[in-house]
Amino acid sequence: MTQRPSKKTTILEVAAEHFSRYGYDATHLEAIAKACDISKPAIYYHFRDKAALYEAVLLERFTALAKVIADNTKSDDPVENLSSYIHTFGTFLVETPCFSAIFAREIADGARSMPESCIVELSKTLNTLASILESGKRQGVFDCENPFMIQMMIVTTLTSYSTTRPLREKVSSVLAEVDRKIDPRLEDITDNLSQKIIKALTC
Amino acid sequence: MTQRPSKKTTILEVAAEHFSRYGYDATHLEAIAKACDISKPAIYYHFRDKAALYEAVLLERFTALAKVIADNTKSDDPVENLSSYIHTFGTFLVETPCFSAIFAREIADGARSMPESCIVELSKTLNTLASILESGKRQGVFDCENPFMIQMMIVTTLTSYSTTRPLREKVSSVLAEVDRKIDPRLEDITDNLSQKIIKALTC
DNA sequence: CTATAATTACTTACCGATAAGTAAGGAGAC
DNA sequence: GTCTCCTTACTTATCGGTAAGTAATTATAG
Repeated sequence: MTQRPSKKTTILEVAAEHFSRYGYDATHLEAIAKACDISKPAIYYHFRDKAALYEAVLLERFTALAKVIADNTKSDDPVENLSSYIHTFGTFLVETPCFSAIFAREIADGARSMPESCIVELSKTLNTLASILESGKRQGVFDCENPFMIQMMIVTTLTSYSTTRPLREKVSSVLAEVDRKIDPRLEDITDNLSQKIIKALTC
Repeated sequence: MTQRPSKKTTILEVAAEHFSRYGYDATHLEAIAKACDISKPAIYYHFRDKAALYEAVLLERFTALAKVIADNTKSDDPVENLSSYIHTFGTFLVETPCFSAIFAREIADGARSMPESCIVELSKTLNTLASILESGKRQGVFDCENPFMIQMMIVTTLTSYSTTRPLREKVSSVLAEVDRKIDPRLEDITDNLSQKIIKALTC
């Protein structure tokens, strides 16, 4: 028997959709409440304020991300680990659709208002990547790289590809010349990106 | 004799700073007015409303970007053109500091509220890149690529690197292990990215 | 076993701050 | 005088947050 999700879980899920779609400021608690079929103060029963709700949504996802990344990069081969890092991230985005836009918005914002707890989780994933690059360098397969830059290449290419679906449609309707070929899925872009980055990094 | 900029120009410049730093919703016209040392309705004299001011800021920059990109990719060599495309974009970001965050925020938003006029300018730059890749394919130096994906790799890596300065500081203070090497300048990242993308694309 | 107390999980009704936008008028250039 | 470019003073809507109350469940005392 499948248990019905608790109200708190529902709020978190719906809030993620709204923060993803509209951003922090344009997300209205009243709208979340309506979508959950509860009253606005019911949200305040479960969460101290809007910022706390946002932090809960964020932390849940960053924690899960750090975990799957750590779990899937345990090989001894740096190239395999790097490939797995990228694929794991791509898969996470596919399975956690709201995360792309939330993350992309945070990056655009310089993560100025990102809670410390999330910074810690994010640092873990960066640390994982830095270790992979470092071991690759020791084994002579990679040159010395700036982990943050590589992280940005991976993370922003995939999150942005995920958020720009509406943009791609608009652009391709403007560009009649450019053939409107079928829009690749994020999974395919992930695989493509993985190959490109490995080609670019291996010496 | 250097002419003092008009009030309208000042508003546009200050507005760009605010939209860049705070995003559309958290940008307050009262704050812009104060920074310009004028009253809020003075803004309404020059611009119909907040959305029109934002559109003016956006269009100014997207138009300038499309122009410099077009002007600097006129070689016959696709590799040279691609390198120049990336370097021109990087230089534009350095010289137009507010643009990175504004662009990154729009991408995170899926450019849902981006005015048609800006979509057109943005499409031009994408078209330029598509032509470069196409001519490279014809000349047998590039494989068949998805222009939008390559565009995302270039644009988001550089804009995000530019916006994430505060994040990089926070992260490196969390990660005591990872050596806190000097933070590369955007110019260096641009050059690095150009080399990587060319290596990844040339067959 | 039941009466009562306490806790959980909400509701309705409201407040106050804020920020977009407007009405009306004034100073100075030509 | 009138046009441009602005000011002060205001209206209005929205939205985060709160106060106060309530139904349903659970724990506890006698």
